[in-house]
Amino acid sequence: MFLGTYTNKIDDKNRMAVPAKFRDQLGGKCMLTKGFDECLYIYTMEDFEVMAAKIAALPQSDADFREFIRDFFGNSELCELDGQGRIKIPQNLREYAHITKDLVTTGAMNKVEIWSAETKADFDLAKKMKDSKFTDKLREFSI
Amino acid sequence: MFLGTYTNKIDDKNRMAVPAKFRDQLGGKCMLTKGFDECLYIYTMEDFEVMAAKIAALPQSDADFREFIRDFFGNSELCELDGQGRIKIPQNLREYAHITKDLVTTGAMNKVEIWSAETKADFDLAKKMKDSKFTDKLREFSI
DNA sequence: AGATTTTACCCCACTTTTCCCCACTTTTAC
DNA sequence: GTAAAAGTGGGGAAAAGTGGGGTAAAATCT
Repeated sequence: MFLGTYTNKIDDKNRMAVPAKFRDQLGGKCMLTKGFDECLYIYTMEDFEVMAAKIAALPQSDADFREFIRDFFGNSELCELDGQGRIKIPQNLREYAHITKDLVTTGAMNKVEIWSAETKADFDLAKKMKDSKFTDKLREFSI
Repeated sequence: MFLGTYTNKIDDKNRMAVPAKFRDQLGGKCMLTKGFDECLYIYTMEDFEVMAAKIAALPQSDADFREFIRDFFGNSELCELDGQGRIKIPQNLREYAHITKDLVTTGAMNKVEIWSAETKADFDLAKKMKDSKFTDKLREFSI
């Protein structure tokens, strides 16, 4: 289970250090994908396989499915951690997540989220604005 | 499994470098075909054989099938990678995909898609317009 | 058929990117 | 406070991407 929030930087070679706490669970490599809300996800190989198998089974005859398959696999990358526990983030994913320098990396149960620090700050601010609504929703689920 | 998105160029001799990550899976040669959505597909020899067998088995008595068979095989090409890992893209396929100079090559599970950069940009823009539908779909398959 | 032009393909050269490795700084643990 | 681990930066070799020359094969023309 991935837990906790970390701040880190991407360097000029587009490498990001995976927080040390997450490395053992990933076992030297991971799948980096496009996530919701303009952030990126890191999945374990196993979890990715499960998703990929479901998605690959969609009918190619449907244009929306084709787009979806293209978007999903085209924005997924197998990343091997280097000697220092870093992964390289490819251009298309950096652009999607507005990644330039400062990052926030946060564990989210079965995946790790990677945010541009700025995007995350904006997002958190926006969340505050609608916080009462959010609390109401939690109440529904008795949390 | 083909993954990731790459940008590349076609040169004056109509050659395109196949992204290095895809070469091992193709093993020196591949089948280049006309894809959906005004892009081209690269299949492994094995996957192409399977498809070709299915398509060849369609009843010739049906005019629509005859046309499809003609179109499919007429726009398929066996491509051998040269010493630098490039394939030559024939004229009919270049025209179909509006290929002139800049390309986007994207892995889509069992095939590789080759797009003219301009066509892909237009396509992606159109996709953004209907993004909510798309996001819902992703949500279905996310874990 | 022979000559000429075009196309294909092998090879070499240059530029850019990637990746491995080492070094330094900062944080964590004891 | 000291040692170890984590995070960050960068040099340099290797690989990937790109362009182009030269020769052989194919197509076209006369």
